[in-house]
Amino acid sequence: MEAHEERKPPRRGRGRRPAAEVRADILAATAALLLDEGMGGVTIERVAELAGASKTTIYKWWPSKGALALDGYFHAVESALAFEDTGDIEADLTAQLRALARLLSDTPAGRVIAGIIGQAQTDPDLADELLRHYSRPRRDLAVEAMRRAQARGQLRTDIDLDTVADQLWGPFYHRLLLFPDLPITDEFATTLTRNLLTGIRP
Amino acid sequence: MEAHEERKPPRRGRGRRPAAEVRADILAATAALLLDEGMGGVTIERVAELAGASKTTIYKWWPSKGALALDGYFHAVESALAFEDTGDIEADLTAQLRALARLLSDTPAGRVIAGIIGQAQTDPDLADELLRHYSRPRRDLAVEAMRRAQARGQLRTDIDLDTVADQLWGPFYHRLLLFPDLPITDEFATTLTRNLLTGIRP
DNA sequence: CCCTTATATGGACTTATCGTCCATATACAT
DNA sequence: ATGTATATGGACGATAAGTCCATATAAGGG
Repeated sequence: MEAHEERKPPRRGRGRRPAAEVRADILAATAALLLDEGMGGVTIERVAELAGASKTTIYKWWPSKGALALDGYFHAVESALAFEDTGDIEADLTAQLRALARLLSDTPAGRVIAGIIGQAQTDPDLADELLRHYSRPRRDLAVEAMRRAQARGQLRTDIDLDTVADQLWGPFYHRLLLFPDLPITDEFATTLTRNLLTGIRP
Repeated sequence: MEAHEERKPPRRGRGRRPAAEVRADILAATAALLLDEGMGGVTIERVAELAGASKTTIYKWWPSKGALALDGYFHAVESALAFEDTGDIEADLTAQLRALARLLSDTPAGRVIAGIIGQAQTDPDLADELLRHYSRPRRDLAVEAMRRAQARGQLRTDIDLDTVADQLWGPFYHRLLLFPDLPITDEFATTLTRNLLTGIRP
């Protein structure tokens, strides 16, 4: 974000530039476009122009627009991914879900990741990247935490934790992708855990 | 229905054709492309060619590629949408979820709807159509059925049914859109209802 | 310090698709 | 039969994805 005033002054014209510098410029430009206009506003040509790089260079490092966007997204929100394990599974799950709720509703990140997921549906390479770098790691963290909770006797041992993960995280993406008019609030996050732990039968 | 090349027996050349006939040809061509190659394979030009219609005509009736695809999708799977109310909410929910599980995993419909949802993330018009014609009606049916179940004393009355709907249907779309490698089985559908009704605490 | 090599650059080019426009042909209604 | 609504082929301009080439220059070894 604070790439030392890389507006246009240091235009060096043609020729080689330091690889790390160019890479950073491209990622910053991508992140800016993503947060500003979402996935729809990202084109390789606009990124190239904004970064002061050439399309050729971009294609040298990223195979597709989707891969670039995914990289740019993490470059912008690379945090809020930790999963605390305090020993109280309900508290830990709730905390994690509330953090996600805030990320998805208080920042443009929600629309950005929605656009990336959308794009992944028709771009197998991006789908693969997304799964390996985003979805799968997050899911694994949650399942492992719940497995430890099972060992501590806080969760039944006869339930399928993968399904539980879908019932806790699925609702966020359900609202994000299919019901953009429904809010994703802290209360929503809290209710998810409580419903599932306690059950909804009288 | 035939995914042949541009079938041209009734080629009438230029000039007006019966509106209903052209409309049906276009929808059939769209459905064929969708089921065959998914959303990525649908372009207005290919639909026009396959249907023996002109792009101009397509644009006259459908505002965008997304709207056309959505229409073609329903033209192809217009069934399996009913929601039975037998008086046993667990059985009714399970039946509904199992029907959806079969639709999403045993037919190409899963990839098709995934593609449409994906496209909707960068196409506001399509997002609106999708919500009004697909997502919202289905959700409303489920929530109403659960409300009746609350009145019958089969569900607690202090829970938010909207959240419950997200915890039952969200998991399907979570797997469909973010974890295409995970299966969507009958057992998965059954487990969702059981987990939520009974709770997962020991 | 110079020279070789790796690589970024501008810009042109090809291909694909969208969406629009027009003059013309023909089904449908009066 | 006659007039009107509407589908048709085809062309056009715009946007964007990717690719390619000759050239300029940073990095790094001698």
